[in-house]
Amino acid sequence: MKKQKLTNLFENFLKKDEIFNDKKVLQISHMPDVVEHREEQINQIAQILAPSLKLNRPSNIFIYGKTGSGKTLSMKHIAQNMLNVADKNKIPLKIIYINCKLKRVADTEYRIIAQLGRELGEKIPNTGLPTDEVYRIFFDALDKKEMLLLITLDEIDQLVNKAGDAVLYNLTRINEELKKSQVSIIGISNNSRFIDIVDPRVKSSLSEEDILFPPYNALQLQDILRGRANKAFKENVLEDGVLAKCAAYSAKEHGDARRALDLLRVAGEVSERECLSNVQIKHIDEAESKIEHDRVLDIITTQPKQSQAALYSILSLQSKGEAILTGQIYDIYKKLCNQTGLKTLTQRRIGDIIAELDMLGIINAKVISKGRYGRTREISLSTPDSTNNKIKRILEEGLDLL
DNA sequence: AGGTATTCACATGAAACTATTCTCTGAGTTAGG
DNA sequence: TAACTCAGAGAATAGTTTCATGTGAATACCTGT
Repeated sequence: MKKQKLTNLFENFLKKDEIFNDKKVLQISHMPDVVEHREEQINQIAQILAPSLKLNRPSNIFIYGKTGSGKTLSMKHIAQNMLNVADKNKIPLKIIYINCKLKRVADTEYRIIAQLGRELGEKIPNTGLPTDEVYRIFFDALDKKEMLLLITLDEIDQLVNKAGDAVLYNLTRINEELKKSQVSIIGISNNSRFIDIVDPRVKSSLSEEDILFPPYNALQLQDILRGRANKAFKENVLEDGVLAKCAAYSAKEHGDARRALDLLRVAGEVSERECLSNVQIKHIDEAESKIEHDRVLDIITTQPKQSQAALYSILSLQSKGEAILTGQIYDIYKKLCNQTGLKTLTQRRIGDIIAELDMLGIINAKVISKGRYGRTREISLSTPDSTNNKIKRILEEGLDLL
């Protein structure tokens, strides 16, 4: 009996090929041959960067636009082309791409410079060295031979609000010291306001040129989706209107192409799991809630114990129906710590943890003033009840309750 | 009634501290010549 | 004497704690009518 089931499962698995042709195409990491609807921006950037092929230092560039508007993709596209040309003509051009958001890789001053040094072939330890020393290693490596270096710093805003703008300041000034080589910086950011919070000196040198990536509209999204879907799916798998709906959904959310692609891919996976041979419109709705559901669950399981405990406290208060306040959470949390032997943190810290959970979109927390009765955060859950139960179970497991 | 001052219950900020991970350095030790 | 070992100093970093200051509006308290 069981054996039979298993056989079925595998049989079905083989049939699954009916939908996807090449799922990789729908992944964000996939590089298409052409970047659609970004010709203008790409041209602008290419024109600014072109002098680097003659070893003239191009202006620094600041690129901004909402998530999923093709900034990173366009930049990588350009970089690839430039490197091809440089390679063919033996031009000592180097383009380094660093994503400043990557935790424990490139989110501090030390790590950025260390990463740059490593790209130039130096061996730099993760810790133990003074930051100055790392600067020196990078600098020496750079000036050893003549070259032009383009440093692409993605999510540069994350870097600045975590580690300050000292790195940028140093990097923008490094040309004054270099004898043989030259450096240009390309900063990519999600929010345009970021540039206003940095040191004015950094600001003026970083944004010698500004490029704005506007969000895609629904039609453009549809084009993009169509292009990728043709490769990713088998023929006639997509029901009419699927792409349109996908595009419309994401256009509403500030035209995020990444989201649109995710949506389409997951919709495909959903119908695949149901062993259907086509993707229907309803699958998109399912995909949307599945993505959200998975995202939340994923965040929660990877959250540290203390955050989990805080969240669990919120969940156990939530059933009472009334508004949840920071103080109440802290009370419950303290009891919970006693119960589980977890170290009790200060209220200050728990306050921060609550703010973090809010940032992650797991809960809604807004600061309200209750007049005479103080000021606090009012917290509510942002997930549906069905998910909450699951969350609770996960947390109980994670916290060794029960 | 209308205006001001208080007051609550945290929020928010900054600095300092703790613990961990890692390098570098130099003293002490070992093994071979 | 060269090579090796190992402890201690010094760094970077994440996660906290400690201390200090901020804050929005419901109430308490006046004031003059």
